[in-house]
Amino acid sequence: MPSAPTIKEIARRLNISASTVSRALHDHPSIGLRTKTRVQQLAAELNYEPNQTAIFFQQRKTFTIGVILPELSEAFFSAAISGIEDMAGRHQYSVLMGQSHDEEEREKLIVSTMKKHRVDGLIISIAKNTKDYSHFNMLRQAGIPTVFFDRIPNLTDIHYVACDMVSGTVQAVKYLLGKGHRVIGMINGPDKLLASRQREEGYIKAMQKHRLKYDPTLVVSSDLTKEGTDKAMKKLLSLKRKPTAIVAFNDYVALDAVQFAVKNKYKVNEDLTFVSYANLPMSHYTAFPPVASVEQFPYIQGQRATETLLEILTSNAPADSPASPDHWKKVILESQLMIHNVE
Amino acid sequence: MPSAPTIKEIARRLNISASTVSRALHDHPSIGLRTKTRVQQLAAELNYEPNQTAIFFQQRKTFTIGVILPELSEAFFSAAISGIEDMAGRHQYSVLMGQSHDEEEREKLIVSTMKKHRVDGLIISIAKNTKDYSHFNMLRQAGIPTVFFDRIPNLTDIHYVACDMVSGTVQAVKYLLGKGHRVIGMINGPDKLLASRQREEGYIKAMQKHRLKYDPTLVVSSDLTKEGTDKAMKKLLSLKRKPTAIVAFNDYVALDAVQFAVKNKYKVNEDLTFVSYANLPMSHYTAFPPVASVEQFPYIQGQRATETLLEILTSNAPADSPASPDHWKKVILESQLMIHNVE
DNA sequence: CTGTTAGCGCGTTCAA
DNA sequence: TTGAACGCGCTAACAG
Repeated sequence: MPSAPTIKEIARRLNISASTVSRALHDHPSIGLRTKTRVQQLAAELNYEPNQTAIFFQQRKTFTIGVILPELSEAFFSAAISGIEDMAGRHQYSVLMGQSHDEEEREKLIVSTMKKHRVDGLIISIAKNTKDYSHFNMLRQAGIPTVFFDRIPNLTDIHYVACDMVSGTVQAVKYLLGKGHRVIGMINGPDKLLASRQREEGYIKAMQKHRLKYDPTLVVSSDLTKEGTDKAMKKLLSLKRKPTAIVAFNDYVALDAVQFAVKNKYKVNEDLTFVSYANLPMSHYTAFPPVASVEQFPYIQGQRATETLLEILTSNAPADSPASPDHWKKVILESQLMIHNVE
Repeated sequence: MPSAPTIKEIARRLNISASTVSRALHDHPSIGLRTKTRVQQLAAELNYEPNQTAIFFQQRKTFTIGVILPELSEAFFSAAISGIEDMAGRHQYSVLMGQSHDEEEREKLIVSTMKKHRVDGLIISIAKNTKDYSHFNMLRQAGIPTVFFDRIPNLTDIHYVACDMVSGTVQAVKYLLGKGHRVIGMINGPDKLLASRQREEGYIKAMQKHRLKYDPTLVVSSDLTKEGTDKAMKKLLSLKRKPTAIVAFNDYVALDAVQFAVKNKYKVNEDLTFVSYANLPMSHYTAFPPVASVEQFPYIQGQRATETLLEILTSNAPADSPASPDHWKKVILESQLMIHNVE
């Protein structure tokens, strides 16, 4: 098997110089039509293909963006990466993928691999238990632009894309109020999560707008395990003011909560109505899908994160000019309540 | 910001040659301890990191494997890519990812991108409508080893990993027979799919083993859309020998079939029992999950495909020695029936 | 219009 | 034990 033809080889065969070949292949204006066609013809004949690794090497650019996600098997992230890939592909970038499986150590390992591979930029949704941000600092030091999305480290000087849950939560609670519910419970996530704080904020805001008093005992928190959710449900359902509707932290929590309700002889959609946050397309097929859910548009988040990164990459900035106030791009999408047709 | 330090830079500072630095960094035996430590110390100080792209370039190896899948949002494939990534990572390979979205054109585009990026090898599950295999031939011609998995082109001279559905189907039908069912329907996929033929084969085999006669009218096929499945259900339920159990092509079909049954007043798990093939972890949460499903072990398929590819990559063969009879690796896993605890 | 030269960062001879 | 020189494939600055 003859190894892949190079510019040199073409030059040799045509008795011209390598640079002439290079220019001919790039349609450089200063090349004679005759040589140009001769070169291009031979190139086609030999199935010449430029060695990208050589180009990457000398251009100091790989046209690759690294993507680090917690878990692809979560529908949210697989949708997100589709958005990333589509947008990246549209701009001739490829995607180097890594899953942290929500482990800080793995995340760090992947970051270092990505750095080794000289990705042009990085899109990251951080692992749940990542506390130490040293690897992100390394990236900055290495001059690799990074855009975070959805799961964002608690830092100010970063680029990120996120979806604001407040608006969607307000809509959700309003929707339930509109349906006549007056006592609305919320199963929230761990307090330290921004996502949890936003949900609570939305809840309170909606109540205030309706001039209803905010009862903190109606907002309980789950550690997001089945057990945690069961405990939360128990707490809610043992209140004197028992809720007739519940806003669940996400679809997984909603599923567990519904199961708990069913097991305890509650009639879902009669005694107890559920609203959730969209993670699972399949939740429509479940026994009792939530009547509505707050959509976070993962595909779009992925797209926007990629756009943002590409913007940074092409604005060939000196990698660090935090002088300008709008240096750190922060894109915030609004979540939105989607009402399902429960038949 | 000082651009990344190079071997040359270290050499300059230490007044030694670049090759000495290179050797010192690689613990080459012929380097004096003194110079070695001096070099390594300075390297550490400067945060020296070898430029992988330069190494890739001259080694003609990128330590990257390309993965082309139809659709990451299908749980099957996201599990598979986890297997791929884990196994690849264990061997210091990274994963360049591309989704064909089941479109032949996109698949071809991705193949060519992957080739450009000089991936060391490729793992592919082909798009549904891919009929033309020219891009795979290009890969062979380019000397890029490719392992197919699950969705495999109809070619003999390829490496592949697949899961045999016959065994699982036999188990499924046997299971239903054991539960007392005598008339068992099957909603199969399009005839041209190997997957469909294997399911039918398993069905027939199981019937024969039980000395029951095979009634072809009990095996209908769906184009896998909701409408196709509805039609298939109608056909099955209008038979004189009406089935009391149905084996569905996959979880999506099963979901649609169950919905159809419910809508038509059949009592699922009483009048009609469903068995399926596992695609969706969430199917457990549905109103009427299948009582059992045939597992295809996507994670393991991904792992095995990667192992196979790595084997090829490391057995630095001349890329084409189809002389040996076992040149084309064919790994076949057995599917397996998993019985669910329906409460 | 075309050729020559240099250099990207590294590993690897070959020579000292 | 070390250094000098070369090449990997390509682009670009400079020189005709």
